[in-house]
This record gives sequence, structure tokens and C-alpha cells, in this order.
Amino acid sequence: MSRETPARGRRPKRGRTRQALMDAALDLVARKAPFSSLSLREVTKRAGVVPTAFYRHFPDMSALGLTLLDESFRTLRQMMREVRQQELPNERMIRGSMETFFTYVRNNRTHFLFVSKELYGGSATMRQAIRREIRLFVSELAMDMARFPFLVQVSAEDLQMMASLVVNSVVALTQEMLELDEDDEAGQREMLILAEKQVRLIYFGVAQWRSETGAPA
Amino acid sequence: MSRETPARGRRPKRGRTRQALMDAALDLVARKAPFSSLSLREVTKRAGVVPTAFYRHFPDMSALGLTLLDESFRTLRQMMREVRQQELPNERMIRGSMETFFTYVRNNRTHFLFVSKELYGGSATMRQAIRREIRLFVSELAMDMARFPFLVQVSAEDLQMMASLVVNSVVALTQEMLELDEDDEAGQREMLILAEKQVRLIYFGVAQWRSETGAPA
DNA sequence: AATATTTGTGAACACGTGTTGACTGAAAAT
DNA sequence: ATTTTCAGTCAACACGTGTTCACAAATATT
Repeated sequence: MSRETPARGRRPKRGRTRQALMDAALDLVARKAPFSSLSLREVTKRAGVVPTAFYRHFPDMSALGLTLLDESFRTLRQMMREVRQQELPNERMIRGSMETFFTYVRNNRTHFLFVSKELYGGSATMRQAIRREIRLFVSELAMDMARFPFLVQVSAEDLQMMASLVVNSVVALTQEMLELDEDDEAGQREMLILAEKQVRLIYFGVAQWRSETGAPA
Repeated sequence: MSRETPARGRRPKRGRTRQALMDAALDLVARKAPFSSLSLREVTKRAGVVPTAFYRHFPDMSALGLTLLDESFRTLRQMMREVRQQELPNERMIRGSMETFFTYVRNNRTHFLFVSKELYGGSATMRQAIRREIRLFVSELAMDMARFPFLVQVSAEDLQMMASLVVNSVVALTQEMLELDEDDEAGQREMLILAEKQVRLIYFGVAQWRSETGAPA
């Protein structure tokens, strides 16, 4: 072809390197160790690139990590927002949100393996960034719940508490699901059923919630 | 023979190195990085000991890790069992279990910082070991709940599901609590109140639970 | 067509890593 | 009192690490 200078085979990398580095990192995370204990050289080697090429795209490893984190949540946020804007009433929206969330996680398995391992094992700034994303989901869910007719006079604080209970549970089950083999279809389905049951259970409790005294109806 | 040899009892009078290694590891975890990304030399340096001394006590780092893990849960299991054996009825036992758990975590902060970071970021065997401990709590809680009068005819599967919801929530809040500063008394109290509220909320839901169809009363 | 700017290469550095082996003093066992 | 076992040190190794610098090829700009 037109573009082949022999010498020592070193051509087809042009431009693709940045993405190759990100892919390599996720690949290593999925099969080896958490991102925070990956080495720069390890990543470049998997990407088929010389170590120094890394610096052309990221100042250091933690910058790569934050980019990966952003990539993990950017389109998820958008999808969840679309679900919310359908203005489905009450529990239907919850159900819809959960389904889109789980299928998204499933289609981006390596990304969330990365996130799961960094949530508590990563650097301070990484942990903070992830928890900020999670808190965002909690707040949005709380806003949705505020429109539930039977929750209309529950304090904002209690709404936040309920929403965080739901989100924490979903996160925990997501992490458990990620521990399963990728092709364990049965296990994954089981996990999703479990998640739905748990959220339903929580909503039974929510429906019974009255005042801040915590006394049931 | 011997004037003071108590059968096969205590040997290490001067050998305090083993404990020093464990303390050093926990210290580093609390202030730096997850255990899984600590180096052997780092630990021995902090312990004030030469690197090769490590091998007199542990074959490798992962052995140290498993020892630390056992130390974290051994006495906790015992305490929780004692609470259970008081045979307190219904919700009182739950409340008691939660209180002893949280105060125990608080008194062993570094141990559970270690556990928290390894739960999803550690090696495969480490993760498995921790999740086994957690599942144990779930099973015991499910057994306790089975004796609740209003849950007497709930399927074992659903009991497991409810118990795992409670435990997962407590674990999540514990991890969040561990992210706070050690001397943030207010934050810690707040966290505990939040935890109690969430568990109470779940129990409202549990009380409403009927059949596997999931239809409320 | 000539020049400038990206983008990847290769060699080199100073250092931290796990693990080995031989050695030593102190305690335990005889 | 003598021997054996334990628990620590010290030196050395082969290797992986992050980062630097000068250089060359591919692309963009003129």
C-alpha cells in the first residue's frame, strides 16, 4: 500500500494510542488487579506501545484513571436522565431506572469493574470522585420520590435517607454481580431478581413511613 | 528438666516482631494505600526490622493479609454470638447487634479500613474470604428473623434476601463511616442514626411482606 | 514543496522490589 | 555445659519501576 515504510515495523499506531492505553488499562483491571496498583509500564506494554509514549496523552497514571472514571459515568448519567424525563409516575420510573442501570453496567462490565475496585481501594481523589457520582444519583432519586403522593410530606432529610438506602443496595448488588463470571447468565438474572425484590421491600417500608419518630402507620 | 517450663506454652518472650509487622501493615493501610498494594519492604521498614526478618513469620504478604483478616473478624464473631445468645426477642436483638457491631468497628478502625479496602480491591482469595464472613452474618440474621412471629411463614429464600439487604446496608454505611475523620464525632453519630433509620425502614417493609408474589398486605 | 508540529521510539538513569544464602547471637533442649 | 533451634542481621542478585532526553517518522501548516 501507499503508506508502508519498511525499516523496523513501527507504523500502524498513529492516533489510536490514547484509546489503546485506556483499553489496555481496563483489560488489565478486569483480569488482574485494581487500577491503582497497575504500573505505567504494564499498561503501555499491554497497549503495544513504548513506555514513554504514555506521556504524550496523560501526565501520569492518575490522570488516566480520572479519564476512565469520566468515561464510565458520562453516558450513564445521560441515559438515566432520559429515563427520568419520561415522567413516568411513581414506581414505574424506579423500575425503569433500575433496568437501564443494570443493562448499562452489563454492557460496560470492565468499566464498572474498574469503578468497583476503586470505590474504596483507590486514591483519595478517586474515591471522592466516585462517591460524588453516587451522591448525584441519590439526590436525583430523592427528587423523584418527593413527587410520590404518599411521600409528599416526608422531610427532605428522610427522602435523602430512603434514596441512599436504595442506591446503596443497588450498588452493593452490582458489585456482587461483577464478581460473577461474565457468562454466568443464570447468576446475573438471579442477581437482578434479588435486586428488584429488595427495592420492592424497601418501598413497602417507605409506604409505611410516617413521621420522623419512625412510628409505622 | 525445667524449673519453669509450662508444657508447650509461651515461647516468644523477645520475639515481638510478628506483632510489629501486623501493626505496621495496618498503620500503612490506614494512612497510605490498600494492603494489596503494600510492599514487603515497606512493611518491614515501618516495623523497624530488616526485610528478611519477614520470612521468619510469614511465607509472603498474602499470608500476612489473611492473618490480619482473621484477627479482624475473630473476636467480632464471638461478640455477635454472645448478643444472639441473649435471646432478646425480635427487633431488640437487631438493635443490640447493630450497636455492638458499630462500636466494635469503631474500636478497631484500622482493621476495618483494611477490610473495607480489600473487599473489592484485594486478591481473589482475599475477596472470597471477606465475603464468606459477610455471608455468615447474613445467614445468622436470617435465622434470627425466622423466629419473628410475623415472618414465620416466609420462605427461607426471602428471609435470606431480607437479611442480605440489612447486612449490605450496614456494610455500606460502615464503609462510608470509615471515610470520615477518626475524630469526627458528630459525623459518626450522624452515620449511626442514619443506619438505624434505614434498618427500621427495612423492617417496616419486612412487616408488610407477604407471599413470594411480593404483593403488600 | 518546504516547514513545523505532533506522536511514537530507544537508550539510560537512579531507585524500589522479592528472594537467596551465609552468618550470628540468644534462648531451649539435651 | 553443650548442643540444637530460633529469630534476627547483612550483602547481593536480577528485575520492574517512573522519568529524562535526544531523535525520527507521520501528519499539519504554510
